[in-house]
Amino acid sequence: MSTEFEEKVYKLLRKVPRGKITTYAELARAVQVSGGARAIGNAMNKNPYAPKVPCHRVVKSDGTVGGFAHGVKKKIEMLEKEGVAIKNGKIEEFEKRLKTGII
DNA sequence: GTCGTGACTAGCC
DNA sequence: CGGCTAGCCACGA
Repeated sequence: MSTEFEEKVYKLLRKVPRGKITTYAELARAVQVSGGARAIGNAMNKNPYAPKVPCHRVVKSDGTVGGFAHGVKKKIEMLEKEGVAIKNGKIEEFEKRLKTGII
């Protein structure tokens, strides 16, 4: 158990289906902390719900993969495995795969 | 109670 | 396209 804030983030993130992705900004908005995208990253970095929370499905608002605790490379591999194409560290059809409505 | 850090964002050059 | 700056939030020391 962590803070409510993190709990909220993980809960929302679990709503993201396989093959889709979301952004830090979008999650920040979901938890009602506009501009707190960094806080989201912090929560992901801790990620106490490692296998339960698909933290690799969270990308930056510009379509780049962003970062990953186990290495960006791993993140990309996971996403590609789920059907998300990535080109040069960027999500292909980013807006199309973006999962909205988690709010 | 204050400071520093980070898987971010948007704007400017 | 690439790099830099300033602003934002939550957490730990």
